[in-house]
Amino acid sequence: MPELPEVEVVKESLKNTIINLIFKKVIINSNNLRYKINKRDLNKIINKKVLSITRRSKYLLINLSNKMTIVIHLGMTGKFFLVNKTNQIKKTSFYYQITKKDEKHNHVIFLLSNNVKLIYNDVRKFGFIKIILSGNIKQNAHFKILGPEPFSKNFNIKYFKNYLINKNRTIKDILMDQRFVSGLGNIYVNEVLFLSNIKPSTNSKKIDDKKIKNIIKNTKQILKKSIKQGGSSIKNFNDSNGKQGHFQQNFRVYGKEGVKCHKGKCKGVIKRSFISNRSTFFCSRCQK
DNA sequence: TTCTTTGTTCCGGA
DNA sequence: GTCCGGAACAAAGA
Repeated sequence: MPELPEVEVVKESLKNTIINLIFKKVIINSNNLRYKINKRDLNKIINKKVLSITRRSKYLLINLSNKMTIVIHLGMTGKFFLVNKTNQIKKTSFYYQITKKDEKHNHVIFLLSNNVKLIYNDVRKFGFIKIILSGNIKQNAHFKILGPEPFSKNFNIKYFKNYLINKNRTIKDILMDQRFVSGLGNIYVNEVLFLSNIKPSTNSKKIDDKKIKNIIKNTKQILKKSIKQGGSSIKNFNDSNGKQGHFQQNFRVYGKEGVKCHKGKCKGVIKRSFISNRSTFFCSRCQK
């Protein structure tokens, strides 16, 4: 669920709150996330300072003063809570209230030098936390296969066109492939193809230069817009201050099966199908 | 009980 | 060897 915009929003909120703080203690409540956390590695972060927080694709990177990096992937439902000593977070209407139900899924708790707790919460436990040497990130198995970031200048028409040579897959499958472009998931790919008037099942061989140009433009635009609105809060996505995003209000097709398409004068209806075993939403009229 | 959700990996067939 | 599509896997809620 958290795709590039959501990870970017979490990164920014953590930047504002934990940079220059020191990890004092780590408590593991359950150690069966996607990968088991190596406790010896976890000890290495104790008394180390947070220098910077960055993002690559859907990975969050917390870079520490001892040249180690905490790599976090949020999986489907991973999120961070930042709470003070008394386990309370701000009680304004804009802030999310941690409930008893949430507490059940607080898997890893990082105690910071200002007595604030950084809590990793993950209902489905598909996320993971790994500690690696900062210098090894590029060679790391998770990172070395990643294609360009959608915002980078390397994600351009020439690259796109070249990648499609000899490919015989649906355009949706290609866009979701992290080796091609990194950071997009099912939700944003559905939205990008809708904006681009392209049917998700179109074979990538039939994607001409004009369509490529359109996809690139719409990808950058939609991601940017979502980041600006705090990401999409479906399935309870929040940033680390518990703030919700609002981009889900801009979904035009995702989760909208049976809803009328409002693009221009199109009076089509949003349909749902499966591509690569994923829910796929599109307007059967204006997406050709 | 079954279905749904996601990113990633694996496997069989072409 | 490579490409592609489908299945499997993780866990939990509805």
